[in-house]
Amino acid sequence: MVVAKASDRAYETIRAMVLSGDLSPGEQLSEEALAERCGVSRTPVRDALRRLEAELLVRKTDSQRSFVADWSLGDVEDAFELRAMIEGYAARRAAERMDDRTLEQLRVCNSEIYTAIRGAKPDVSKFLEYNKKFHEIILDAADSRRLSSLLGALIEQPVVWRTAQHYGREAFNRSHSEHEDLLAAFARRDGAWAEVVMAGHIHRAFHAYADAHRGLPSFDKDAA
Amino acid sequence: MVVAKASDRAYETIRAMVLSGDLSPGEQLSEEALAERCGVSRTPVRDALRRLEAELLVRKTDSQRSFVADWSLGDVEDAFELRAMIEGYAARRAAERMDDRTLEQLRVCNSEIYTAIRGAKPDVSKFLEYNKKFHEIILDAADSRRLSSLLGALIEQPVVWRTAQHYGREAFNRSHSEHEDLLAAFARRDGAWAEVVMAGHIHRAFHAYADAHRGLPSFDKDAA
DNA sequence: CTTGCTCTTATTGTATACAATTGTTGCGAG
DNA sequence: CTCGCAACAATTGTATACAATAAGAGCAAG
Repeated sequence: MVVAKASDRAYETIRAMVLSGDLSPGEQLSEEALAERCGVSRTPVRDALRRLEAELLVRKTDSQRSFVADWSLGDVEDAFELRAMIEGYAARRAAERMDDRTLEQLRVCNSEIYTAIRGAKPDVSKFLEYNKKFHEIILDAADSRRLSSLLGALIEQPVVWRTAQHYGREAFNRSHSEHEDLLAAFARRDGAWAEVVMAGHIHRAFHAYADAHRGLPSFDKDAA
Repeated sequence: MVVAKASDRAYETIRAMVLSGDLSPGEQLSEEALAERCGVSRTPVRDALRRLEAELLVRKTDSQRSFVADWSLGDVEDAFELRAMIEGYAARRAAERMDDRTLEQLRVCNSEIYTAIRGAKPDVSKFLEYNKKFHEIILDAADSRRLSSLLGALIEQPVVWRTAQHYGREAFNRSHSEHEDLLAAFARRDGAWAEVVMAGHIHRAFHAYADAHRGLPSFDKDAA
């Protein structure tokens, strides 16, 4: 075996191309063309496309042709609001089920975030990595397969990924400090607190995104 | 071609077998065996299994073998709570976007529900049909693809289907009357009201399910 | 021109063969 | 007896060929 299954490779490859913008929104995706680019046959590509469709990174027309999904600002806001709701719920559950070991993991994780952003030039990719990990630990602690499954369709949209690229120092600090609030709520097993902090955290992230998008025309070549 | 694509047929067939209990929870699903039972090849079966997995009716082990998902009461409660949250949000959006034509459709729909349950012997399948339609109209009015996509994974679990089988007259009446409340909220375009009514509606449905499944509310051996 | 049609072409859907992986069974050594 | 391991069986993963379908192009009639 090389490294992973062909279908995983196809999934990762196509996903990366979508997220990086290598494939532009609205562009048609031909299974055969993708198969060639991924170096696998159409079968695993079909598999990958189905997964990506479930994550709404790819959408299919009535006649089953695949396209890269394109999101309006309204769609994005909608997605963030759903995420705020669902991830808030996850935080509540996590708080109610929190144990000391998990709490410690979260603390370590947020420390890493701090070291990533405190320097003169924030390490964005390290921030993203540990931010992701932080949220994953919480999701895991919420202990609901259904929740994990639903959130999979909401987190890591193209949009979420790019948002942090526009963060200023203050936005990074805010993010870190909101995480500290979450830790406090978890430490006290206060589900209601954790829920509202998390919801606020996500809402703030949306506005960071929205501001960046409106303020930086170069971000998108055909931004109105 | 017979009526639909083979993969749809496989999906419907397997899904029906899972929902009807023809395939018991925890049972292993072999692609080949299913292919034979559905009269198609493994390819569309794989497709169908992936869809069912996304709906969490089927789960896969670490080594990719498929099994019929089995849900604990806690899992079910979790699913209902998520549904309450998300469908509540849908109701809010729907209320904010409601137009008179849609409102009229909902009224007609709830009238049909009334005629289905007012007789001596309630017509359960008609109730289910129009109840489903009622909720679908609302979801549609909420006008969010992401929302529709998420709810797809939550509604029509085995559990939801069977719940109404245990409804008594009062439960049917309650359901109908909660729908009337929703109509009132929609008529006034009151999103906040619609949201809480819908959330309560779903929560009540969960307790109807839970009571029916436990048999007797507090004296059942399994309840402990 | 535009409309509507057919023929062509691009794309997806399905079946099947085979490869890779995982689970299982039975045998032998300790 | 049971533990480990090897051969086998069952199952899933991938490639490929072909069938079915939908999009597009070209052409003819109005």
